[in-house]
Amino acid sequence: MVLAFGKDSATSRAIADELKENILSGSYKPGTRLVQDELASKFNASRSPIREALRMLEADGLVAIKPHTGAWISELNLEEFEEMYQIRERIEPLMLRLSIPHLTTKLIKELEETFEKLSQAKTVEQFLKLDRDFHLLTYEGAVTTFLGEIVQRMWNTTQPYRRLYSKILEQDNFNSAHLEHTLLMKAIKRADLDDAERILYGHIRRTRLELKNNS
Amino acid sequence: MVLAFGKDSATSRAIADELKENILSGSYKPGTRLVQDELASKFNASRSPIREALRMLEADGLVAIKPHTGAWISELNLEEFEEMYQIRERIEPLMLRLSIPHLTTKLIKELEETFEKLSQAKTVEQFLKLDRDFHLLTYEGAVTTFLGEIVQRMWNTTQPYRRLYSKILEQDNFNSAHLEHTLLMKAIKRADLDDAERILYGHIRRTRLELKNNS
DNA sequence: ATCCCTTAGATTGTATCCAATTGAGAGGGG
DNA sequence: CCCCTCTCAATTGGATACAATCTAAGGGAT
Repeated sequence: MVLAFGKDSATSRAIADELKENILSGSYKPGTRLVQDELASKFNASRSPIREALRMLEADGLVAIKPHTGAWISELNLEEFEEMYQIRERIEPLMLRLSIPHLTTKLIKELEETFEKLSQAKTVEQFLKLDRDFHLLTYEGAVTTFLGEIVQRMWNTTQPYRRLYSKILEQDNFNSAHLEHTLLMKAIKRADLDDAERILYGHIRRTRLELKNNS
Repeated sequence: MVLAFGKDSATSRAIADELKENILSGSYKPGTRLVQDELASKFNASRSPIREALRMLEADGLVAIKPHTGAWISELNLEEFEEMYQIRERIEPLMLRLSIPHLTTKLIKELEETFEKLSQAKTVEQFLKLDRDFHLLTYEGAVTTFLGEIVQRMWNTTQPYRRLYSKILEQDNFNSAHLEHTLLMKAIKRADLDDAERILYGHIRRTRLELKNNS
């Protein structure tokens, strides 16, 4: 077996993780067809674990499987992208609320560093990465069973599109984002749950609306 | 093959659906171990489709798979149950908002009939079924790609527990529920999105808190 | 008696073989 | 010229065979 994987994970899990990486990083573009035999030889495995891996990715929303036909990397249209943002608007403030009370000083320090870097991001590429890091860090304190999964899935499946759609967004979007991030950072530091929730809600909502209005 | 299934679905999908039915109806209780060989002979199939079915159910949150060890029907503790309710509080009002504008008169009629039956429900068993029917009907107008999936999953995985935890709830819960359902019904009929959202939010939230306070 | 190590059985994970389905293209009829 | 049908290659789905892993029971040493 070629892959290095932790003791607990089976090959199928390892393959799923590897594929996920490839999809999220953009190596595989949305719409690409995934042929089981090709994947099998690529990963030096048989088709059995490949098929299970595809099922897992289907569960994550990363690939779509049509019976007897094949598997493709999921594509999102603008409407679906917006739907994801609507869901995020509602659940991420909750995630944040559950997180803030459990943020350690170490995490807050890390968060501030990320915030600083994000403030000085020059390229879109940098911004996208740091923005993701920043927001997911703010959720790090939350101990959840399902919510974290859902949030992660939202970020994952929208990932290849944030880059794409970021061209739609006006320059002003990044300015507004910076101001909102600043406010969010302050609210988190004083552990103001209601305010943090409201700011985050507005942050996601505004992005969604700008997307809608400029496309 | 024993199962009757639509032309498009593969056996694995059919098995997954059948198993899901069994779990949701309570035939299989949470914590039950699922042995692949047993399922295979029960469904007159080999283990291949069984394994894929289990992966799908894992995705639905209905079973938990531990590598090299086995699959069990998911168990929820009270905390996880509450987390689900917290998520529901946030996303179901959105689902409702997206649904109401597209509710046809036919759907509203059906909704009113269900509401009537629900008002006269005598046993807990009746109440649980009609309550589910009622709420899911209110969402019927929403055309979504992901949100509907998530909502359905929430209802599915909490299903075996609603029965269980309903004993915790005071008699007053059912009275309050009735009043809230009445208000919700009215708000839907006059297409008052904000009010409908608020009522539903309160409805779910109150149930969660009663659960917490009485256990 | 208790702890640890070994070992056997059961069960899951993977590979391979065969069957079923799809979809594209060739060929014939309208 | 279009469309319908039939056939065939490619690919997925399912069954079976084999390997890897976990769990629990039993034996030996301390």
